[in-house]
Amino acid sequence: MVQKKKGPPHGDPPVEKTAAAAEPKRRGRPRAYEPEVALGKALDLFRTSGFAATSLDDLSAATGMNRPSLYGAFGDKRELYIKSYQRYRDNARALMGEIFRNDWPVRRQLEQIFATALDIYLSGEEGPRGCFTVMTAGSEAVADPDIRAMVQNALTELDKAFAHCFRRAKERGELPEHADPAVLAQLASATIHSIAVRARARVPRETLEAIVAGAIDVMLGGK
Amino acid sequence: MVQKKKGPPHGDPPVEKTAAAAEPKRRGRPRAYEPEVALGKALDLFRTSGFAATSLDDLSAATGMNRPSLYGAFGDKRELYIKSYQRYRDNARALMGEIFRNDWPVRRQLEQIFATALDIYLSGEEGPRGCFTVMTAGSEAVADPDIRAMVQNALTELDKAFAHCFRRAKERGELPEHADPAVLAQLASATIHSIAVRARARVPRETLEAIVAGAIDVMLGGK
DNA sequence: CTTTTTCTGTACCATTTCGCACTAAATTCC
DNA sequence: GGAATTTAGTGCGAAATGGTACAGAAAAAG
Repeated sequence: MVQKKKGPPHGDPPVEKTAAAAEPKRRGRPRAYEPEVALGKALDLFRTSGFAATSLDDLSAATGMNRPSLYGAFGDKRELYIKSYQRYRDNARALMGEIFRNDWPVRRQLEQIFATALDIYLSGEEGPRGCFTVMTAGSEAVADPDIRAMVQNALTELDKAFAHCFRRAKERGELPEHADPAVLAQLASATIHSIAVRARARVPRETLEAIVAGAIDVMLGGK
Repeated sequence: MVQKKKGPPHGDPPVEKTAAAAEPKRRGRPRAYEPEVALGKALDLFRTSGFAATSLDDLSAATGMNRPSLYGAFGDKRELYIKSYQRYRDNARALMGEIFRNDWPVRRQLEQIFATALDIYLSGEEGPRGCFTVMTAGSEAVADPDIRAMVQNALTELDKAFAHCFRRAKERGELPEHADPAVLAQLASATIHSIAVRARARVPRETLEAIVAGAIDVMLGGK
């Protein structure tokens, strides 16, 4: 009856949530793992194999934590999956957001965004892993409302970022008169989705870059 | 030692592979199921839940066949998955191919193609299921070379069909001079991929139709 | 040193999963 | 009718899976 009624701990009793903050003195036995690192490993597994095909044993092996520790730190498998996905999104948002906030000409901005996307999708030691949102989260989205909400959020967030980008470009006269920023944004998103899918099928990077280049040309008003 | 060394039967001892062909007299106990129907049920399950999350028990329940019969008819789980995917592709190819072969103006042809795609992606009693290629097969593509090959094939097949479509349109003068059929084809494919992903996230049909309409406008040369 | 707190790690449980013997049934061929 | 053939259905078994109880180790607090 020592540690009975505690339920799945919600994971942030620590004071700081930023990366390498000075721990303000933990009380009991120190952790043998770093939560941030472990979550990264879990994310890697989920990205390559999806939710159902990733077992707790796999996760345990990859993170170096045994199952009870895993459970204690992140909750059950589904919670761990969701936290992994959140982490993925936070990372992607950080990378993309920085570029979107820059004050560059559209063309360059688009090129950078797509290049970053390719970096994300093509990474992985055992072959490219595509996009978490498009691949594995999309699969779970049908059955799980929470995950579905996150996926919807990810999709619209990207749409909005692109739309903002195109709107500003139009104000600057970088786009033709008849260009509709919202429509162009959805095309840009579609291009993202498409290269995510193709990357997973091991389409080589050069091919994906060619697709991106063509899409940019069309979006910025024909050749 | 009655039926020992037979291995997973490859599934087409019957003579005809077309739908309702007159069976030319089976020899032993008649089947209690129709393979075509059963495969359809299996496809439904795989589409909604993916490979790993669909158990043989689920498949057994849905098809009405017990596991040994399933195994005898289609081989193991992976073979059944692959056969399901083949069937999905055959079906999609039949639906799309008919439209692509028509001799219509591009705009109408594109509208019909995308409408058909939406029908496929949005079908399903318990919510839309998206595209087999994009969703579940894409997930397996990383680990399984055979499935990956099928996915690659599906992707390039769609690209080619769209490219052919745009090439013919250009010859007819339905496209601007500077239009590049190959690039437009990849944009059209990207739009397909995008609505497949969004459909799975339960984006409503009207929104998807709006995306399609916008994409068509851009592809056919601005407004 | 003792208590308290927090984490580790073994071991276990109930369930599910895939696959396959094996027997019983249904049909054709002789 | 009997042999041959093909399927159905029960049921087993070995392995994997998600989850948890529990004892013990490592640290701070008193």
